[in-house]
Formats: sequence, structure tokens, C-alpha cells
Amino acid sequence: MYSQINKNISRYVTFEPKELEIFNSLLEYKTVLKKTIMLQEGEMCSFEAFVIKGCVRKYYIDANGLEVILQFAIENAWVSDISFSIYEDNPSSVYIETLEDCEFFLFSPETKEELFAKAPKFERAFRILMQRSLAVTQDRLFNTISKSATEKYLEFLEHYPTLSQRVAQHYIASYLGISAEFLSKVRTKIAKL
Amino acid sequence: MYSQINKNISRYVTFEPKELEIFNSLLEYKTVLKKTIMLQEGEMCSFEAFVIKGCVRKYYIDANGLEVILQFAIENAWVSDISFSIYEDNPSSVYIETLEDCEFFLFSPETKEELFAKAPKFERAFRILMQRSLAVTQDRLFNTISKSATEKYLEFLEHYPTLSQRVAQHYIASYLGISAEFLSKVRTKIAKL
DNA sequence: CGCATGCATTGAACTAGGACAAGAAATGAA
DNA sequence: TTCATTTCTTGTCCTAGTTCAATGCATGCG
Repeated sequence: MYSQINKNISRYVTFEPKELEIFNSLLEYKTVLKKTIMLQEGEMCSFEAFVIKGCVRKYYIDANGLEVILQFAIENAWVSDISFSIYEDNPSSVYIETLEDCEFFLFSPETKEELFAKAPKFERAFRILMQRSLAVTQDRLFNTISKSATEKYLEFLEHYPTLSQRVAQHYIASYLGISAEFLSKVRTKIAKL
Repeated sequence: MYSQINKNISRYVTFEPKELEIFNSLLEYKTVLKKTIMLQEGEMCSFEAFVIKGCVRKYYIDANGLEVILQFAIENAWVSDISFSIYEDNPSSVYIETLEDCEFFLFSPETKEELFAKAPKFERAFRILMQRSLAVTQDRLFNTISKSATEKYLEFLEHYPTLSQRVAQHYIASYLGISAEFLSKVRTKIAKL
């Protein structure tokens, strides 16, 4: 049960069995049905979730109701809702929704602190995790700015080959920052080649 | 001399004077002239720089030569070149260039490890720093996708009021993901209101 | 089984922003 | 001060992507 997450957390930092035991004892296991919005605004902030099985999307909605998907998380990925609206005048909100029936390990802010207190080496693991997320997000920002819709879609297929089978097209469009209709046109153009 | 950086690093974590002493002793002070490209590809990777004075831009260049500015860093900001090309087939490269004469405190990867070994609490501070960078980058990604050029420019002015005086327009355009010419048109349109 | 709702496709009309080019203004070096 | 280089502006034309229908397809649900 814990082997998946232990392998993941040990990717950049090596832990003693005892440390992993502490880690595992603090995890909360949870199953969530498809199409559930997990994040009720304000209720549980700054949580960290590890996807054991399933698929979720994390998205923001701006003042005009526009939805932008910032992340898909599938097996062995982490999702967190690190609060984002740094600029107070700009209250866009974070949502995390399951797209399939899911299994998670969850950390509340408190248990995370408990973990760091009992096994400080995890601070390091989470720092590196954050750093990787940052690298991925910067990559995405760069692609969003510099690539055409077709290029973005082809790269998406390459990097997330399974996802295009698992989630609806219009979610992929939202992730790529293009309209669902245009993605459809891009796809038929690609198919004709 | 160290008060600026000590205040910054203590923002989310409280340190003992002794810890700050260790921190300060490991910092490398460096001045760099205007218009210097600090990051020669591959030479010094994963460094962390704290801007004491001046202004730098961090940017990527894609396969077609297009430049995208991912960050401006001014006084009291950190810049790092956390490697970004996760996808090996896609060798876009990171550059960091000073736009003004600058003063820095620098960390090499080795001295950073030394710091973590001698004063592990800094691991926490850097984790939180990373987390904030991630939040800022996600915010930027969201804005890039969901806002018009005019909106993006107005928000830029609001959030970085001094920067528009300090750096060339076409750099701001590159940061916002629009062409320099179009930014100029946006500006004249705004001025007429 | 039939119906309803959401999803993908396609087309037509429109627009935000890009690319190119040429001139004006500013900056800076000698 | 002058010349050169870079930056900014403005105009024209062009295109990638949007918006708004309308239609056909699935899929799930009573």
C-alpha cells in the first residue's frame, strides 16, 4: 500500500525505514468519487495530495468566470493548492476536481508540520518536490507563450500520452490555453497529414 | 551589509543569530556590470542569487531563437536557474542577464549543501521560498492564458510600478508574452483614455 | 428502451495581436 | 557636438485563434 508513495518520496532523498514509517503513519488515505470538487474554498487550505490512483484537474476561475486548468495529476503525482492569489485585489480561486474515481494519500498542513518536526529530512524532500513543480510550471509558461496551438498539442501528446485517452478534449484545450473548438480543428488538421 | 538578506530569509522562518552567522559566512558577494550575461550555459548550474542592488532578467530562448523573459529580479529578490528542460528532446536554454549594475549574494550548489548540513533550518526557508516562486509562476501562467494584452500590462504596472521605469519596453513585452510593437499600441491607447 | 445532457465537429464571420517596414526619439560613446 | 545604435512609435496588411451557431455523436440514466 505504501510502496508507491515511498518510492516517490525517496526519489531525491534517501530515507531510513524508520523515517518512512513515521511518514506513512501520518498519511490519511481517502477515496473520492469521480466528478467531485475536493476543494471547498477556504475550508482546507494548503493541503498536499498524492494520487495513488485516478486523475484530477486543478484549475482557477477568474473574475469573468473563465476556467484555466493549471495541472492534471495522475498516478504518482502530487497536487496541492498552495495559495496563489498573492495579489489580494485579484481573488481568483483554486479548484481541485476528480475526473475519475480516485485514491489519495493526504497531508493536512498540521500533519505536514508534525512530519517535519519528527523527521526533518522530509523538509528537504518537499523542497525538491517544490523545485521540480516550479521547473515544470516555468516550462509550461514558456511553451504557452512561445508555441503555436498545434505545437502545444503535439507536445502534450508526447509528454502525457495516456492523458489524451483519459480526459475530455475540452479540458486539454483549457490546459493548453486554447478554445475547445480550435483544438478540434487542430486535431482534424493533424489527422489529415 | 547582511541586514537586507537576513531580513529576507527570516520572513517565514525565525533564525538564531548563530544560524544567520553561518548563513552570512557562506555567502559570496559579487558585483556585476550592466548588460552582462551571468549564466554561461552549463558552467554554473543551479545557483541561487540574491539581488542586493540592481535588476536582472531571466529568460529562455527556444529552438527558433525566440526569447521569453520568465522573471525580472530586483532588490531583495532571488533568481535561480533551476534547470528547466525536463524534456530532454527540447533543449531550450536559460540565460540570466544584468540590466543594471548589480550587487549580489551568491550560493553555489556546494555552499548551499554546506549550509543545509550546518543549519538544517534553512532547508525549510528555501522550501517556502520555492513554494512562493511556484505560486507567483502559476499566477503568471494563469494571467498569460486568461487576460488580454491591455489587462496584462495594466496589472504589470500595478504589481511592479518601479520596473516600467527601469527596464526597456520591449523587455516588458517579452515578459507579458506580446510583441514590442503591440505593447506600444496598447500604451498609446491607454494614454488616450 | 428512449430520452437528455454533455461532447466533439464543422463552418462562417470576426478580432486580437503579429510581422514587416519606416521614421522619430532617445541614449551613449568618441 | 556629432554620429551610431538602440528604443519607441505608427501604419498597413495578414493570420492564428475566437465566438457563435448548428449538427451529429455518445453516454448515462430513468
